[in-house]
Amino acid sequence: MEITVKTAKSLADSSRMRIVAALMHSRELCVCQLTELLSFAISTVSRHISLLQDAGLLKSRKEGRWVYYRLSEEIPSSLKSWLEKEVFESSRAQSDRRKLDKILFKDPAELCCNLKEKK
Amino acid sequence: MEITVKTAKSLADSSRMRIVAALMHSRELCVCQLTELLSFAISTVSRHISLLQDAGLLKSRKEGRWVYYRLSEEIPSSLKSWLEKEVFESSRAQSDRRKLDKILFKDPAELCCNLKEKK
DNA sequence: TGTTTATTTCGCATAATGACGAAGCATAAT
DNA sequence: ATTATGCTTCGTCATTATGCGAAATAAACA
Repeated sequence: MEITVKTAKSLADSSRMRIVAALMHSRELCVCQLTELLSFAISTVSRHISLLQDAGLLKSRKEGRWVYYRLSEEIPSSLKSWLEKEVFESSRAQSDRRKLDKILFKDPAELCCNLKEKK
Repeated sequence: MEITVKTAKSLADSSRMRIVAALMHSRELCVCQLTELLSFAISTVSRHISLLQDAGLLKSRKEGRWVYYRLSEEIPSSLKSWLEKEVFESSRAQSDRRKLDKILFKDPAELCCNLKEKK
């Protein structure tokens, strides 16, 4: 039951729910892409990601200097169904998906470079 | 999505998860029965219950001076499946179920009276 | 080798949450 | 009518969570 609570805790935040929703739409994303989507500090997004990973919802793959995150294959199917249904019906998730498509259109390298210059 | 986060938030606490688990086992329970199960102050338990109700997970029925709570019939089936599976596999929930059976064996009126005398 | 780049970790400020007892409310019993 | 009971609401305090920038890592590149 404590694991279940931990899972719920990891989903009990807008930003983290948006990350999960984004990964349902895009399979694999790096930290800078998710940062661009959420418009928070990179450190904040990274923190959210590790929380989700710690709860077992995310897995990572390192490629060069990028770390790509995806939903874990071990998420219980019932939980996944619930999240898919909820996210599908959400207008917030819908606009995030549009934003994501634009982000994915850009070169990830350029995207990450731009992040620092913006500040 | 915000509703989904609210649901997750309502489940992101041990006591509240235990309340949900208890109501999966016992259908209907009053505040004093849940208080006996959780061993927290009545006000604390009441607060947890209203949070769950506010998130749409619980419904109530007033009978005399008792208020009975049950799981809402409108909980998405996928969410319910997930919770049922998780709770079923939990040893904490298992021992709670045993404790609940003892609580249900007692007269609820007596139980509630006893609560105050204990302190 | 030294530098740039993507990400993580740390320390701090502020906000949200959880627990409690006291006070308030509504219903039932006397 | 008054009291007792089950529950809720309120104010307070301690703990936890969230956000940030700065410093630390780790891997590519010059």
